[in-house]
Amino acid sequence: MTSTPHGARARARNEITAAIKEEARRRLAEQGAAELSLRAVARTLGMASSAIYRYFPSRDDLLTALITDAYDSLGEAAEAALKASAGAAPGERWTAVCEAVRGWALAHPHEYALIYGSPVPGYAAPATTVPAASRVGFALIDVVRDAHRAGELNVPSVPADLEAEAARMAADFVPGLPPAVAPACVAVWAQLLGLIGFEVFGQFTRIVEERDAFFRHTVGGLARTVGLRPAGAS
Amino acid sequence: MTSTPHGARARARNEITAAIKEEARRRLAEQGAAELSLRAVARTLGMASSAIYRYFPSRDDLLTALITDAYDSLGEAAEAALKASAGAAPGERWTAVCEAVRGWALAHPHEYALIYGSPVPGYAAPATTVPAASRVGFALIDVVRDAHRAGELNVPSVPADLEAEAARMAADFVPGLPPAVAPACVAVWAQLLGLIGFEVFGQFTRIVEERDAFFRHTVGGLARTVGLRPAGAS
DNA sequence: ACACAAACGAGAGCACTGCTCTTGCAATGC
DNA sequence: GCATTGCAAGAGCAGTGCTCTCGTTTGTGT
Repeated sequence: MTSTPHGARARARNEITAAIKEEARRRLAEQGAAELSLRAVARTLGMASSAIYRYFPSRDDLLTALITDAYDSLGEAAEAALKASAGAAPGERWTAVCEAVRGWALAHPHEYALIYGSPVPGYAAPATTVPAASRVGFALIDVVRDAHRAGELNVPSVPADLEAEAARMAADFVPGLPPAVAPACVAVWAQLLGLIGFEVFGQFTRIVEERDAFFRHTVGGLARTVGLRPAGAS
Repeated sequence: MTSTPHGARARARNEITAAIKEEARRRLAEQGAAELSLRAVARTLGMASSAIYRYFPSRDDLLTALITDAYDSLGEAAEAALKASAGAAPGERWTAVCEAVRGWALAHPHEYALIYGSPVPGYAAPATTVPAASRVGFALIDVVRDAHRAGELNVPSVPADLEAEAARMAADFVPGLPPAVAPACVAVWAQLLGLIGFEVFGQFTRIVEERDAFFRHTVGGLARTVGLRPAGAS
């Protein structure tokens, strides 16, 4: 399969597929998903628009590929912050990961809109995007698990009507942690992305000015919600 | 009809404008903003597509009108819950307003996507939408102010690098409340809408099953963040 | 009462989109 | 060598937002 005559075609195909994705990503980053036109990327690639359909059966499939890439790129940023902060106090790691996610979102607003904004077409989140999408959440959970191992986790309480749900959540995503933290993790995950989304989408215009300090402070509150001692707390 | 010479045209114009908005809103609710086509609404209204431009100078202007309406509709839902819960404990009112917002979002997912999802076109949030957009936030703040008047507000602390910002925020949106609660209010506002957005946009699929109980519990945590005693807390 | 101006509706048309189908060419497999 | 397959290009369809023009209707100032 390496130097077989069959491989030449395959390699060319991979290269062209990558070139299409790259150009599409460039346009996405500049103008947003709504303005992404198959014909335009075909034009700048010097190929007929119909040729693109050999590589992506439809525009939505191209978008799905970009979605997966965006999830992965964001997940990598979060995991990088996780690694870079290894050994630090859980509270510090928490804000490090959160700020990495925020930094990525501010640097790639259109990609962020693609994955956490409104589902663009008839909205479809194919199952293939799930693993890439969960990386951010797992990075956050890693911090919590870290704190739990160190005995520094303040396990929250959970109402009776959520106990079963918490147990299921814990079994699915948070193995090795007390079930009671699972709902808090999920809630904080959604709240963090909501907070970042508001900033990226301009909802904070004329409302929040000191964005950095505001984010740091708010993220500290989120840490407390999952049972962590926030960074810099006495 | 000839009673008011000047009013005949104006009234017809208002009626047609309303009919266009109504039909557009219907299509928006069914298919989403991306699929909203000017020509299609013109067709079902029995008029030429070019005639629509006498009433809305562009598709984006129609969308802007729908955005304002959606903000108002959501704001009304929140304010209705506020009124209906008058006299109840602040914690109860808090979850009442939050659940009203969530209920509206789940009932009008496309409208919700329009106002809190990714900015669709080249994204424009004209200043005219601001008052409508702030109604939800003010409904939440009203609950906090209510608690403060009753002396039941647990004023949070604010780090030194946010004190000036908190004072500015308080002067702008939260008059009569201690400045320290302002950042918490803004943060919780963003977090609440983020939480709802995750549910509406399907991010909770296969993750949260008991949505009602989960939301109730999470919203209780948000209440605590702004200094309220959550509903049903001892 | 009449003329003038403004508002209006309809149609044609432009540039653009996603997507399909057919045709011709080149590389691959027997 | 020959048949099969993968690929690229072009034409074409249906649809979009938007503009322009051309009559017609409606309201108003004199």
